Amino acid sequence: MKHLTERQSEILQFIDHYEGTRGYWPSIRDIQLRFHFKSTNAVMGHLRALEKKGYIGRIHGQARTFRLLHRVAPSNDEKDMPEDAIELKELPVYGNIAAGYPDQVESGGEIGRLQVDVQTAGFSRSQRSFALKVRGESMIDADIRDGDFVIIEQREPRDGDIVAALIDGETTLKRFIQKSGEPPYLKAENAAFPELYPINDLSVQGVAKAFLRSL
Amino acid sequence: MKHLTERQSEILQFIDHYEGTRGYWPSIRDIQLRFHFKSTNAVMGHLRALEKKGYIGRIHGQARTFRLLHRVAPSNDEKDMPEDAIELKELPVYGNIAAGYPDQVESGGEIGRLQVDVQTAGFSRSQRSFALKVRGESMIDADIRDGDFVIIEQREPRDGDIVAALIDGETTLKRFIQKSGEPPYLKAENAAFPELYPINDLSVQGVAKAFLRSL
DNA sequence: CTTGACACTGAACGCACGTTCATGCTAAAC
DNA sequence: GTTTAGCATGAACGTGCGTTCAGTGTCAAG
Repeated sequence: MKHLTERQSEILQFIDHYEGTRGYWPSIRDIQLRFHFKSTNAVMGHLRALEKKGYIGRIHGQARTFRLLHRVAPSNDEKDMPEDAIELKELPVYGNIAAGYPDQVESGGEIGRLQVDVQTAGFSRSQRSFALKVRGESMIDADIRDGDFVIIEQREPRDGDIVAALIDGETTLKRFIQKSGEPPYLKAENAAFPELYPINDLSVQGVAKAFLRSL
Repeated sequence: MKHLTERQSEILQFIDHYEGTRGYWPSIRDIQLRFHFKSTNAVMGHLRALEKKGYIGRIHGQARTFRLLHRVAPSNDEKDMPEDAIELKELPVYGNIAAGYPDQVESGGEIGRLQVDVQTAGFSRSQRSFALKVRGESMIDADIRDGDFVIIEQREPRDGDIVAALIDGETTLKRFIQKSGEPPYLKAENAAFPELYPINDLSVQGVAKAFLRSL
């Protein structure tokens, strides 16, 4: 693959990140603004280069119609990534969500971005949701392990759901139990730690829909 | 959630699907064209309705900047989907990939579409990849179970990779073993079935990068 | 010294695209 | 009967946005 210049790689990353956080592609003027260019033509030059080198595709003459054709040059902190460490799309990963909800959280809570692999699709963002990196073994009996990513959706829990709850300023994964007529409570899914938590004044941040484990 | 009319639901589905296959959102005239409206204003009406009912969001005045806020009305074949069966984006799921590779496969091989949950993101389509629904317990020792979705990326396997391979016309998941100097072979990850497969003339269709299990 | 990449300014041009105004039809709600 | 939602046509209007033309400057290769 042809090498990108510093600037080109910055532009590419911006495009990717913009779509990753907003859900639609930037316009040329959006890019111009971000880099404080005084002319849109500065952007055009870089886009032409990125296109010629095969990193992006576009529908010419039509607004906000990018395609990322090649893996996005990773911001190489790790130097020796094997030529094929690719995945597909970013979603914000929180190690912890202290006070509130992730949309109110400054990006300090974000410990990285999970990339999920898909063939052809763009994601819709139907629902407020996010990924959470699991620490510890509290859900081991549900087969969720340290290092897995749990995909959380913000909605009201129902009996039997696995939820992300805020306990003592830390977000933890617990099973939500609510038998009819009784007050709900939370329960760790680990035979070694049979803790129970009253549901009072601890906020449930969302319900786990799925988890994803890298191989 | 407010109910959508037939037409509104069609529009919503089109928007979702358009983004799902193209990677960017449709313009109002794109929608107009699809439904053979003679006026763009027909679209506007439906968009206003969808917006008012909370299904979509947009940046007004800016092209192709949709957001799907709520679950997309599922094309209800199953009638009684619980009100909240949401995830986020389609990627093709193959139950089996007979002869070749998924891009050469007619859509008959596609048994559904996996939806993956992401906060805000669109996916890049950096790499040929797809999801495969796991049948059977052949990878149980790697903790991959019947019903899980494995995300496959098309690339050359290396020693220790879990690969999707074509054996007897069926795609199966196996561990790829290649010790230096020796010919490579495949191995099931289930103590009960310690089968070995020679790598000769059976095609490896891709390497498993991750798996996803719905909760 | 020239050539050619790379990076950028500045000013237009013109279509794509979102938006609005005006109009008309049907069916359900009050 | 009058109103309101839904669905649609038809004709503009205005601007977001991609694109082009022309020109400036640096720096390394030849």
